[in-house]
Amino acid sequence: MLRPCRLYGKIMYIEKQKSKECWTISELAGQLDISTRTIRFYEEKGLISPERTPGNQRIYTSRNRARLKLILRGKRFGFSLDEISEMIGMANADMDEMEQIKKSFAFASTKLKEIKLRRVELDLLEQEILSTMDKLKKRMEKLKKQEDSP
Amino acid sequence: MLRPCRLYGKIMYIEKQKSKECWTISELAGQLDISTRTIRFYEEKGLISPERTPGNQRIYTSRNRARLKLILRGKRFGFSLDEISEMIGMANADMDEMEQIKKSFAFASTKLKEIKLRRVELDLLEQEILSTMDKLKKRMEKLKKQEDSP
DNA sequence: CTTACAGTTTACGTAAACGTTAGGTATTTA
DNA sequence: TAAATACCTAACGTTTACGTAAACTGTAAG
Repeated sequence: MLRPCRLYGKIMYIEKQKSKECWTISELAGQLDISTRTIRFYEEKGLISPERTPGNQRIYTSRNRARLKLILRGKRFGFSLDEISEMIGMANADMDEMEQIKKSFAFASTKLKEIKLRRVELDLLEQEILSTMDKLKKRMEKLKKQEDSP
Repeated sequence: MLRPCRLYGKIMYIEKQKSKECWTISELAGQLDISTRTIRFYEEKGLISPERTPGNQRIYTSRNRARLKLILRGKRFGFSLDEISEMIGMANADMDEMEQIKKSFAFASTKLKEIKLRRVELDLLEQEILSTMDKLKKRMEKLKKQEDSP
């Protein structure tokens, strides 16, 4: 049931399947270009829960890493950590499972609608930037002409 | 050169072209579903600069409104107000115009690249949510079966 | 004209999302 | 085994993006 995973030169034992690779907190932080404090903070908020070594240090599996990536993705779209927490289905404990699932389901489908709107907005934003660039270009050409033949 | 625009029952005079319609701060806040404080805050940061009535009250034209919408759109994609300020080309004063334009142009094109990445990420996020919904659905069906024939 | 409501500035308050520092423990390396 | 890192918790600090309250002014309605 347990498989080895090298860490700090020793062999650690964690759950099967997750055992291909694991990382320390600073390794992961380096990979994802965030601070270790950020990762610990997400753990405080209940967004991730990595295993620990016998010496109490955090070990992150590829599953943990995937979840972190998902969180960062959410953030890049302006979702708050609380929202992301709900999206992952972390929230609403103390409910019977059926109710919990229904609520998560409803939440997910409103988020899907939001995502469709975001697509449209992303297009608008792109057009906005393109038109700004166009104006800049024209202004630049005008300035160059003035320079060449004053 | 000046055209009338009704506001507070009186006729105000503001620049041509912008004169189709104008709103007070609370009207605009209502339309965009944000607080008046938020609008004033964006003005403090230099993101918008509405005209004033002779009595010093702010009047917003459709151009102002469009800019506000753009700001809110940027926010929804997780851009900070400072970034948005740059995107609008509000920043980098105290530079000669040519340099200013070049900088804005460069900034805009990096943002365009970012937008392309965002599209991919948006798709990933959608897939993630869809797969979560799928899991929820399956779990729900399993629970229902147990309920029907225990 | 006055009453009531909206708008103005100024300034302090606050929640979210971390940064930073202190004091202590684990792990790695010389 | 000692010294140098890396990690841990706990707590306070900081920045961003506003909220809120005070004290005053402009505008609309009776």
